[in-house]
Amino acid sequence: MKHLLKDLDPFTETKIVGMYAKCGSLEDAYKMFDEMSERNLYAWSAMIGACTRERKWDEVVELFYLMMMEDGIVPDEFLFPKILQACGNSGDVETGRLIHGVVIKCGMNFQLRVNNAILAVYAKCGFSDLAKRFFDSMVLKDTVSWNSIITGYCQKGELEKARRFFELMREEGFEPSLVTWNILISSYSQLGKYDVVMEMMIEMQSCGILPDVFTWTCLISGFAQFNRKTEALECFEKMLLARVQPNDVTLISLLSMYASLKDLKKGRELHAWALKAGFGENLLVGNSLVDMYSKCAKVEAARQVFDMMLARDMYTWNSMIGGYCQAGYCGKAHDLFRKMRESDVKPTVITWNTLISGYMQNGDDDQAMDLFQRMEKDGHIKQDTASWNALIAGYLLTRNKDKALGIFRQMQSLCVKPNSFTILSILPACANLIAAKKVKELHCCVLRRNLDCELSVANSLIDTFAKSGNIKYSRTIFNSLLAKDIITWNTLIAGYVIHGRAVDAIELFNDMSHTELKPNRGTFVSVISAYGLARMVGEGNRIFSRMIEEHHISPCLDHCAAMVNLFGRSGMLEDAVDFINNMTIEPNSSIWAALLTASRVHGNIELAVYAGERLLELEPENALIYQLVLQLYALSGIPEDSFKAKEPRKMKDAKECLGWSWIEDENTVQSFVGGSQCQQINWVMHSWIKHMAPKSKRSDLSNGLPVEEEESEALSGVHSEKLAFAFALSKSSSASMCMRVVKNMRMCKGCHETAKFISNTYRREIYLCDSKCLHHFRDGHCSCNDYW
DNA sequence: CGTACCTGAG
Repeated sequence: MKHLLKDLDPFTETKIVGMYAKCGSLEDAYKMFDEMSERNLYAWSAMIGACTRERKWDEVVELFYLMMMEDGIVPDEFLFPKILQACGNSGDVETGRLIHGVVIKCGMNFQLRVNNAILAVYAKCGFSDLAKRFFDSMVLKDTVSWNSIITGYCQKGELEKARRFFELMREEGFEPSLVTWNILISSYSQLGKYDVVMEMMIEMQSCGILPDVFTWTCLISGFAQFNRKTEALECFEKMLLARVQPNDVTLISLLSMYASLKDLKKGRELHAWALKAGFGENLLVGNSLVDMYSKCAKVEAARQVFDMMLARDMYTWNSMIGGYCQAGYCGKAHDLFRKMRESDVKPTVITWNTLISGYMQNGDDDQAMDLFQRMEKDGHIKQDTASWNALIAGYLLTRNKDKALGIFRQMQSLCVKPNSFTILSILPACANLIAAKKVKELHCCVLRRNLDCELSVANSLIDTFAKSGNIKYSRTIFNSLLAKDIITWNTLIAGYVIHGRAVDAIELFNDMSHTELKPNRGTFVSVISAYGLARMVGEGNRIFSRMIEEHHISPCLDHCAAMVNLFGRSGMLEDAVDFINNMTIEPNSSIWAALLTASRVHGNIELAVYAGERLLELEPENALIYQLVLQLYALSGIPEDSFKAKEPRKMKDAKECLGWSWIEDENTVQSFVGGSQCQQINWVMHSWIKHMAPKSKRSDLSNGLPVEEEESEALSGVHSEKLAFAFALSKSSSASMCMRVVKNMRMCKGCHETAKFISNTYRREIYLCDSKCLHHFRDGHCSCNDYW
């Protein structure tokens, strides 16, 4: 290959380079091109054409700048559109504007082809106003110009405007072409507006225009986007019936749908079809197949396709590496990664992130961290937000909240911008009472980055604020939203239920019925719970029936547990038992736990024993339940040796059966363990706690049965939450400060009384989340209405 | 010149 061009005249040189660019590999063409003694417009055009064929838009733009700067050659009316096409496809509006200026300067601004290409850049890049102004300034227009301006409005989602220009176009005497119809059909299809699409299909054909491969592929990819399998396949069949040959894009639209649905059977069928139809050597189809098999957990099949492929690009490698990671074979993924680095396709930021995420998901954070650090040094690729997100999501998966939050902090200190993925993974980690401050910080971060316009982020904030004890903020965000989905409503309704605010929850449910949104399973769980809180058994029963009959939702375990609570709160224990006996699904532990709470609060010890035994059957390993059943036996006089259950697993750590409480204090978390002498609390407070400790005897039925923690503090020492209360009171005297405490076990009745007392005497609001419920104490009352 | 487009975080 070397010096192939030696001693040739410029004309022959150009011809040879042109041939290589057209038929050979891009790499070879570059080699020849660099050897040329004199590079003229045609040589540059050949190179740019070669890059265009391989969709290397950035390289096209780079070649353009080199051509202008190094050789001082200005493109002609054929080359300008090629470069502009690259600008449009890579979103490079800057270069587009620059070319716009050059075109005016060299008097080419009357060339329709060139003007259309400039217009297309503005339209594709979403600058519809700029496009409109340019369009208006064009003296000569054709159908292509109209198509571009319509594309511009479609790109920005302004379909009504696009439609208006479509009409205007006809009025001005330009008949919409097949492409024009395709542009509109495609846009409506991507938005899932299938009724409009079908109307347009009919109208188009009545104009004598038959759908082509683009039209059908637009339809198929529109259905595929929303995982509408049957419709997509139907279109594919109709297309074949109409004798329109599908192309690679048609196939990859379907394959990517089967991949995301993990429909291996259909995927295989299409694979076979593709081979028969002669797509066996197609790069894009191959890539989609590797991805499909990877997502369907068939890595061997994916690898087979991978190995058979004649050419591979970054998609091929990334999909295969991702497949190995997904399957848990990080080692194999890493081997392939090494091979990729030796190949002519270099790892991209996605490759590195895929591998980092793979190691994190498989619990190897050392390897992941190593790669994270090496990607910049060895790979010359800067970590992006997704790289950081991979670490955060990984740590959260292994319940390593502190590490995840640490990474998040580091990310912020290095000024890496968090995106909605970051926020959506970090927020749930802060959905507790001792992270209230952190949640407010995150909210600020969301506002700064304008992430609140994403509904999923807003929904998550509503949820997190509720769980961190700031339901007011949840409401504020809810009210500020212009568009709400069913999740938005469900989240706030559930938030009110958590806070014991039944009336607000029910009111909100009624508000929702005035929208066009239909309540779903989750909505009904919350609403039944709300009626339970309000002790409106009749209403609760009615909504349960309406759910089944009017909304055709079959009750699941969560609905049933809510129903048991509904009866239980109102003391209708027989109804609760009847309900359980008539359940069509097998009760789980949350059903029996609900019955246990009901019988405990209402003092029915036999029923409590019954529920406790069922609970133990389902969770024989659970030492806390074991202990509880023993206590119940003692209270009801059943001899302990009649205990049929086998010994539960031993507590690994004494910590597990101790009562712990946590409170947030100046950005750190203070922990308290029951019965300890607390150094953080001064002696005045300590004596105050002792004074506060109720002089209750060992609990009896009227006092509620003990569940987890020994009620008598004379035996076990002062409970942890009291230490936390004392600490909080001694830290600040401001009554405006509310206390937020998290506790690992269910509160005992005595501490519950103490909290009520403090909330009244010291005018302090207290939020306390125990293992059963969120208590909100104010003015001597608790939001749980003494039922928990 | 204008239309469909495969890989990574929820």
